[in-house]
Amino acid sequence: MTVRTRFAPSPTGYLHIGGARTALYCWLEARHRGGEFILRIEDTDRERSTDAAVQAILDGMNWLGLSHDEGPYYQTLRMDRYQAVADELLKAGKAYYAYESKEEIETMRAAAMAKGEKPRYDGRARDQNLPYRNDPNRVLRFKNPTSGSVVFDDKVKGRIEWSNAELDDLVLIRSDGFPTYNFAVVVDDIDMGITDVIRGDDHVNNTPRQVNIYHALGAAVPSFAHLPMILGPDGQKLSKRHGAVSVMQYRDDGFLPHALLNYLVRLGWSHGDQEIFSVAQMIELFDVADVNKAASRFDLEKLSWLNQQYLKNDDPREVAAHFEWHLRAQGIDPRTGPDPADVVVALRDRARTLKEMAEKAKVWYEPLREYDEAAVAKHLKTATAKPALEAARAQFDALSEWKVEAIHAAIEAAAAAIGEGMGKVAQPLRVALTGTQVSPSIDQTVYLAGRDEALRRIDAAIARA
RNA sequence: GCUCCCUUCGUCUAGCGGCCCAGGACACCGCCCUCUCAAGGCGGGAACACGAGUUCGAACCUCGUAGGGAGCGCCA
Repeated sequence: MTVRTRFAPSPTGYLHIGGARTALYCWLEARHRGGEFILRIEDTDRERSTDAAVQAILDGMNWLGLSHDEGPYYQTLRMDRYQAVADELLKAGKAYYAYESKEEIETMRAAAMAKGEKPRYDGRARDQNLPYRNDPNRVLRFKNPTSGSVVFDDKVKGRIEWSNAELDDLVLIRSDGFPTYNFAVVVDDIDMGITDVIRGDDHVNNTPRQVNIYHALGAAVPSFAHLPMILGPDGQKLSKRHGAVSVMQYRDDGFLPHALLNYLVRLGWSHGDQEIFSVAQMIELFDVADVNKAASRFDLEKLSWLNQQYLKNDDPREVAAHFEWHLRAQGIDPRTGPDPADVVVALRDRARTLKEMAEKAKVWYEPLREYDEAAVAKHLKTATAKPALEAARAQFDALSEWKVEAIHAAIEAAAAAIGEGMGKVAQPLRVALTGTQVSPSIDQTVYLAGRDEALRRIDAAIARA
């Protein structure tokens, strides 16, 4: 039987970090085992579901490259099917109508609590075989087994046993005719042939009741894997207060999609001491059974480090495509300056994100307007600054080709000409070219400016020296 | 309240009874390299929640305790 996994978000907001990791693990498990990955939108909560959220989830998955093989399926389009299965259960005597009001149920719960038990429905209509009637309180409830226990082997949590005495007769069909979550997932997972249910561990508590429904329907129970949560840096539940929660926010903040993927795959899973995984390696090595049991915290520092690793090791041309996106996002036209791929090479050791890179790259795409006063005082107002700049200018002007190596040699020649070390030429030049004391290596800094602009900036600096 | 789950350096983790007075990575500190800043190299500090068992031997097995989390809806 071919493996089929699914990611089933409810469209009530953007794709967040936790959801993205769940989707990644489902996707990897399917790819690793040569199976299929299905996307299903659980939109039965009509109050909170929006089309915008559906689009946001699709966008997030698309950016991460988590392609689905089937779907998206929408639960709201499957209402007839849930009703049909419910009727089946009713006919088989495995479900029944109940008509208690919210107040009555509330009273039952309070009574159970008072006895030191869980708040739940007491099953009073269970054996009454009440007929269908048009009543605003009408719900269809599941006849949960009253004795014995439910057992399932969770691929990450291990064997979990649950006494049926702890479970009550859950609602299958609400009074508004919509199925409840626990019923709809089971019907969907059966219909869609899902073999491996991989989801957040906030669902472990639902699993025993779902297993009972599988049994009542005579369907094969899939294997389950419940993933631990991702916590914020402070160990608290991830929320908007912790900054970026939406996956797309990470794109805006300058992260590469596969850096995020790499970070996410290592959060709760590992393969020996390996830290860097290409997507192909993830697919080859991932096994959901190796996922850790405990929750983990999100650490932006490590994500940033990983991002820089990819910035440094990926093909500059590929990084440049993402880099240009960020240049534009910051209002810079890439055509007004050097080749973005060259800029990537110059800045990838100095920036952890593409956003940071784009900010640092502005000097080459916009005219130099300001000088840092401290930089001017320290490196331009010296006895050697002017001769150094003049010597460098002469060398640059005479260069037959404008290349980093040639520029490097020219600067060395200029230093030799005035009898000083590299530093005495490099620093004034750096201030001349960027207005600051910090930039990539001086030859690259000069190169990226282009000869005409470099000479212009040097002339302006000489005038100030 | 009840049920279920979890617990190795600050963080992510390796470890699946002897290879561990616990390894790697991020972060941090120091040194080296150096035209600035980085990157890189080398080195350093830093953890098995606690208590009982089982065993010749426990981070690994069992049971408690403590702490944390999830759920107990006609929400998903």
